[in-house]
Amino acid sequence: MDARKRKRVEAAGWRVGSAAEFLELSAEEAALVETRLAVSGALKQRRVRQGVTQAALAKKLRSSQSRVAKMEAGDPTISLDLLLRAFFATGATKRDLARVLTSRRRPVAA
Amino acid sequence: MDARKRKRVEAAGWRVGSAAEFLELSAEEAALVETRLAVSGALKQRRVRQGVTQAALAKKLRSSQSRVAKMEAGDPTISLDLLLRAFFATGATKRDLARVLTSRRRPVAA
DNA sequence: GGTGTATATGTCGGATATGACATATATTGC
DNA sequence: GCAATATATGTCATATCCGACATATACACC
Repeated sequence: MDARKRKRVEAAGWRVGSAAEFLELSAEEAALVETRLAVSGALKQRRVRQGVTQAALAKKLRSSQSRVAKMEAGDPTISLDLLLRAFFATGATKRDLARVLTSRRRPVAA
Repeated sequence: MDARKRKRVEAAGWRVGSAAEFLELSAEEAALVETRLAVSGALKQRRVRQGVTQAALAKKLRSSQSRVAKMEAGDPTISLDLLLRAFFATGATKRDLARVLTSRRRPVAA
Protein backbone atom coordinates (compact mmCIF):
# COMPACT_ATOMS: atom_id res chain seq x y z
CA MET A 1 0.00 0.00 0.00
CA ASP A 2 1.59 3.30 -1.02
CA ALA A 3 1.95 6.35 1.16
CA ARG A 4 -0.92 8.21 -0.42
CA LYS A 5 -3.46 5.50 0.11
CA ARG A 6 -2.23 4.69 3.57
CA LYS A 7 -2.75 8.32 4.53
CA ARG A 8 -6.23 8.42 3.01
CA VAL A 9 -7.28 5.23 4.70
CA GLU A 10 -5.79 6.27 8.02
CA ALA A 11 -7.49 9.63 7.77
CA ALA A 12 -10.77 7.77 7.34
CA GLY A 13 -10.03 5.76 10.46
CA TRP A 14 -10.02 2.57 8.39
CA ARG A 15 -13.74 2.78 7.93
CA VAL A 16 -13.99 1.78 4.30
CA GLY A 17 -17.46 1.73 2.75
CA SER A 18 -17.85 -1.99 2.28
CA ALA A 19 -15.80 -5.12 2.16
CA ALA A 20 -16.35 -5.40 -1.58
CA GLU A 21 -15.24 -1.83 -2.07
CA PHE A 22 -12.17 -2.46 0.02
CA LEU A 23 -11.27 -5.56 -1.90
CA GLU A 24 -11.78 -3.70 -5.11
CA LEU A 25 -9.48 -0.92 -3.98
CA SER A 26 -6.93 -3.53 -3.05
CA ALA A 27 -7.17 -5.06 -6.49
CA GLU A 28 -6.57 -1.65 -8.04
CA GLU A 29 -3.59 -1.04 -5.81
CA ALA A 30 -2.25 -4.49 -6.56
CA ALA A 31 -2.52 -3.94 -10.31
CA LEU A 32 -0.72 -0.65 -10.02
CA VAL A 33 2.05 -2.02 -7.84
CA GLU A 34 2.43 -5.08 -10.06
CA THR A 35 2.67 -2.86 -13.09
CA ARG A 36 5.39 -0.79 -11.49
CA LEU A 37 7.36 -3.86 -10.45
CA ALA A 38 6.99 -5.45 -13.85
CA VAL A 39 8.36 -2.36 -15.60
CA SER A 40 11.05 -1.92 -13.01
CA GLY A 41 12.29 -5.46 -13.46
CA ALA A 42 12.11 -5.31 -17.23
CA LEU A 43 14.04 -2.05 -17.21
CA LYS A 44 16.90 -3.58 -15.24
CA GLN A 45 16.89 -6.68 -17.39
CA ARG A 46 17.10 -4.64 -20.60
CA ARG A 47 19.78 -2.33 -19.29
CA VAL A 48 21.99 -5.14 -18.02
CA ARG A 49 21.52 -7.17 -21.18
CA GLN A 50 22.67 -4.19 -23.18
CA GLY A 51 25.76 -3.76 -21.02
CA VAL A 52 24.79 -0.23 -20.10
CA THR A 53 25.63 1.21 -16.69
CA GLN A 54 23.08 3.02 -14.54
CA ALA A 55 25.13 6.18 -14.97
CA ALA A 56 25.04 5.91 -18.77
CA LEU A 57 21.30 5.38 -18.81
CA ALA A 58 20.88 8.28 -16.40
CA LYS A 59 22.83 10.53 -18.74
CA LYS A 60 20.62 9.54 -21.64
CA LEU A 61 17.58 10.36 -19.53
CA ARG A 62 19.18 13.53 -18.18
CA SER A 63 18.55 12.11 -14.76
CA SER A 64 20.99 10.79 -12.17
CA GLN A 65 22.52 7.41 -11.40
CA SER A 66 20.84 7.37 -8.03
CA ARG A 67 17.44 7.79 -9.60
CA VAL A 68 18.08 4.90 -11.95
CA ALA A 69 19.09 2.74 -9.00
CA LYS A 70 15.84 3.66 -7.30
CA MET A 71 13.83 2.89 -10.42
CA GLU A 72 15.26 -0.59 -10.51
CA ALA A 73 14.75 -1.02 -6.77
CA GLY A 74 11.05 -0.31 -7.13
CA ASP A 75 11.33 2.75 -4.92
CA PRO A 76 7.88 4.31 -4.43
CA THR A 77 9.23 7.84 -4.88
CA ILE A 78 9.75 7.03 -8.55
CA SER A 79 6.77 7.85 -10.73
CA LEU A 80 5.49 5.57 -13.43
CA ASP A 81 6.16 8.38 -15.85
CA LEU A 82 9.85 8.32 -15.04
CA LEU A 83 9.91 4.54 -15.00
CA LEU A 84 8.37 4.30 -18.46
CA ARG A 85 10.56 7.08 -19.77
CA ALA A 86 13.56 5.01 -18.73
CA PHE A 87 12.07 1.81 -20.11
CA PHE A 88 11.50 3.40 -23.49
CA ALA A 89 14.96 4.93 -23.33
CA THR A 90 16.38 1.42 -23.49
CA GLY A 91 14.77 1.15 -26.89
CA ALA A 92 11.67 -0.66 -25.73
CA THR A 93 8.39 -0.17 -27.56
CA LYS A 94 4.78 -0.09 -26.48
CA ARG A 95 4.55 -3.67 -27.62
CA ASP A 96 7.46 -4.60 -25.40
CA LEU A 97 5.61 -2.98 -22.54
CA ALA A 98 2.53 -5.02 -23.30
CA ARG A 99 4.64 -8.17 -23.29
CA VAL A 100 6.12 -7.26 -19.92
CA LEU A 101 2.63 -6.83 -18.51
CA THR A 102 1.43 -10.24 -19.60
CA SER A 103 4.50 -12.38 -19.06
CA ARG A 104 4.79 -14.47 -15.93
CA ARG A 105 7.27 -13.23 -13.36
CA ARG A 106 10.75 -14.58 -13.98
CA PRO A 107 11.96 -16.47 -10.88
CA VAL A 108 14.56 -14.56 -8.88
CA ALA A 109 17.99 -16.18 -8.95
CA ALA A 110 18.85 -18.09 -5.76
CA MET B 1 7.18 17.21 -26.49
CA ASP B 2 6.23 17.80 -22.88
CA ALA B 3 7.01 20.88 -20.84
CA ARG B 4 9.87 19.29 -18.99
CA LYS B 5 11.72 18.19 -22.07
CA ARG B 6 11.04 21.41 -23.92
CA LYS B 7 12.60 23.29 -21.06
CA ARG B 8 15.58 21.01 -20.93
CA VAL B 9 16.16 21.22 -24.63
CA GLU B 10 15.69 24.96 -24.72
CA ALA B 11 18.07 25.34 -21.81
CA ALA B 12 20.62 23.46 -23.88
CA GLY B 13 20.07 25.86 -26.77
CA TRP B 14 18.77 22.98 -28.91
CA ARG B 15 22.22 21.50 -29.20
CA VAL B 16 21.37 17.85 -29.00
CA GLY B 17 24.28 15.40 -29.14
CA SER B 18 23.58 13.83 -32.50
CA ALA B 19 20.80 13.42 -35.00
CA ALA B 20 20.48 9.76 -34.08
CA GLU B 21 20.27 10.64 -30.42
CA PHE B 22 17.65 13.24 -31.13
CA LEU B 23 15.56 10.86 -33.18
CA GLU B 24 15.88 8.27 -30.47
CA LEU B 25 14.72 10.74 -27.85
CA SER B 26 11.79 11.55 -30.06
CA ALA B 27 10.89 7.90 -30.33
CA GLU B 28 10.96 7.65 -26.55
CA GLU B 29 8.77 10.68 -26.20
CA ALA B 30 6.40 9.34 -28.81
CA ALA B 31 6.08 6.01 -27.05
CA LEU B 32 5.34 7.74 -23.80
CA VAL B 33 2.77 10.08 -25.30
CA GLU B 34 1.13 7.26 -27.22
CA THR B 35 0.94 5.21 -24.06
CA ARG B 36 -0.72 8.06 -22.22
CA LEU B 37 -3.23 8.63 -24.99
CA ALA B 38 -4.00 4.94 -25.29
CA VAL B 39 -4.77 4.65 -21.59
CA SER B 40 -6.67 7.91 -21.59
CA GLY B 41 -8.92 6.77 -24.42
CA ALA B 42 -9.45 3.33 -22.95
CA LEU B 43 -10.36 4.86 -19.63
CA LYS B 44 -13.07 6.98 -21.16
CA GLN B 45 -14.35 4.10 -23.20
CA ARG B 46 -14.63 1.85 -20.18
CA ARG B 47 -16.25 4.49 -18.01
CA VAL B 48 -18.87 5.41 -20.60
CA ARG B 49 -19.60 1.80 -21.44
CA GLN B 50 -20.25 1.19 -17.76
CA GLY B 51 -22.60 4.14 -17.57
CA VAL B 52 -20.55 5.80 -14.85
CA THR B 53 -20.26 9.58 -14.62
CA GLN B 54 -16.94 11.35 -14.22
CA ALA B 55 -18.10 12.51 -10.81
CA ALA B 56 -18.84 8.94 -9.69
CA LEU B 57 -15.49 7.68 -10.87
CA ALA B 58 -13.83 10.62 -9.16
CA LYS B 59 -15.51 9.72 -5.90
CA LYS B 60 -14.30 6.16 -6.16
CA LEU B 61 -10.79 7.48 -6.77
CA ARG B 62 -11.16 10.09 -4.03
CA SER B 63 -10.28 12.61 -6.70
CA SER B 64 -12.38 15.27 -8.37
CA GLN B 65 -14.56 15.37 -11.47
CA SER B 66 -12.30 17.98 -13.03
CA ARG B 67 -9.29 15.70 -12.71
CA VAL B 68 -11.18 12.87 -14.38
CA ALA B 69 -12.13 15.20 -17.22
CA LYS B 70 -8.48 16.10 -17.62
CA MET B 71 -7.44 12.46 -17.59
CA GLU B 72 -9.76 11.74 -20.47
CA ALA B 73 -8.66 14.86 -22.31
CA GLY B 74 -5.03 13.72 -22.22
CA ASP B 75 -4.04 16.74 -20.19
CA PRO B 76 -0.28 16.72 -19.62
CA THR B 77 -0.65 17.74 -15.98
CA ILE B 78 -2.06 14.30 -15.27
CA SER B 79 0.54 11.73 -14.34
CA LEU B 80 0.57 8.21 -15.70
CA ASP B 81 0.25 7.03 -12.13
CA LEU B 82 -3.08 8.77 -11.73
CA LEU B 83 -4.19 7.70 -15.19
CA LEU B 84 -3.50 4.06 -14.47
CA ARG B 85 -5.04 4.29 -11.05
CA ALA B 86 -8.24 5.47 -12.71
CA PHE B 87 -8.00 2.85 -15.43
CA PHE B 88 -7.68 0.06 -12.88
CA ALA B 89 -10.48 1.64 -10.85
CA THR B 90 -12.83 0.83 -13.73
CA GLY B 91 -12.05 -2.80 -13.08
CA ALA B 92 -9.40 -3.14 -15.75
CA THR B 93 -6.55 -5.59 -15.27
CA LYS B 94 -2.92 -5.57 -16.29
CA ARG B 95 -3.92 -7.78 -19.17
CA ASP B 96 -6.49 -5.21 -20.26
CA LEU B 97 -3.72 -2.63 -20.17
CA ALA B 98 -1.55 -4.80 -22.36
CA ARG B 99 -4.39 -5.15 -24.84
CA VAL B 100 -4.87 -1.40 -24.94
CA LEU B 101 -1.19 -0.95 -25.72
CA THR B 102 -1.21 -3.32 -28.67
CA SER B 103 -4.59 -2.61 -30.22
CA ARG B 104 -4.82 -0.31 -33.20
CA ARG B 105 -6.32 3.08 -32.53
CA ARG B 106 -10.09 3.05 -32.83
CA PRO B 107 -11.20 5.65 -35.42
CA VAL B 108 -12.71 8.76 -33.87
CA ALA B 109 -16.43 9.14 -34.63
CA ALA B 110 -17.18 11.73 -37.29
C1' DG C 1 -35.65 29.64 -23.02
C1' DG C 2 -35.34 27.57 -18.52
C1' DT C 3 -33.97 23.88 -15.44
C1' DG C 4 -31.20 19.87 -14.54
C1' DT C 5 -27.24 17.05 -15.34
C1' DA C 6 -22.73 15.97 -17.40
C1' DT C 7 -18.41 17.48 -18.87
C1' DA C 8 -14.70 20.96 -19.63
C1' DT C 9 -11.45 24.61 -18.17
C1' DG C 10 -8.88 27.53 -14.92
C1' DT C 11 -6.74 28.60 -10.51
C1' DC C 12 -4.81 27.75 -5.89
C1' DG C 13 -2.12 26.26 -1.64
C1' DG C 14 -0.08 22.29 -0.18
C1' DA C 15 1.87 17.62 -1.06
C1' DT C 16 5.15 14.86 -3.69
C1' DA C 17 8.68 13.71 -7.21
C1' DT C 18 12.55 15.69 -9.36
C1' DG C 19 17.80 16.11 -10.46
C1' DA C 20 21.89 16.99 -8.09
C1' DC C 21 24.98 15.66 -4.93
C1' DA C 22 27.33 13.17 -1.10
C1' DT C 23 28.42 8.97 0.48
C1' DA C 24 28.02 4.02 1.51
C1' DT C 25 28.28 -0.50 -0.11
C1' DA C 26 28.99 -4.15 -3.51
C1' DT C 27 31.70 -6.24 -7.26
C1' DT C 28 35.69 -7.13 -10.08
C1' DG C 29 40.55 -7.59 -11.38
C1' DC C 30 45.05 -7.48 -9.71
C1' DG D 1 43.98 -6.46 0.55
C1' DC D 2 43.54 -2.62 -2.54
C1' DA D 3 42.12 0.10 -6.52
C1' DA D 4 38.71 0.89 -9.78
C1' DT D 5 34.15 0.70 -11.13
C1' DA D 6 29.22 -0.12 -10.45
C1' DT D 7 25.32 0.18 -7.66
C1' DA D 8 22.70 1.52 -3.45
C1' DT D 9 21.03 4.89 0.02
C1' DG D 10 20.12 9.47 1.97
C1' DT D 11 19.29 14.51 1.83
C1' DC D 12 18.04 18.94 -0.26
C1' DA D 13 15.85 22.96 -2.81
C1' DT D 14 12.90 23.37 -6.51
C1' DA D 15 9.57 21.89 -10.05
C1' DT D 16 5.55 19.47 -10.75
C1' DC D 17 1.25 17.23 -9.58
C1' DC D 18 -2.40 16.83 -6.38
C1' DG D 19 -7.42 17.53 -4.70
C1' DA D 20 -10.56 21.12 -4.10
C1' DC D 21 -13.19 24.53 -5.84
C1' DA D 22 -15.28 27.98 -9.01
C1' DT D 23 -17.11 28.51 -13.17
C1' DA D 24 -18.00 27.74 -18.08
C1' DT D 25 -19.89 25.06 -21.68
C1' DA D 26 -22.72 21.22 -23.66
C1' DC D 27 -26.74 18.62 -23.98
C1' DA D 28 -31.11 16.95 -22.67
C1' DC D 29 -36.09 17.30 -21.83
C1' DC D 30 -39.88 20.11 -21.03
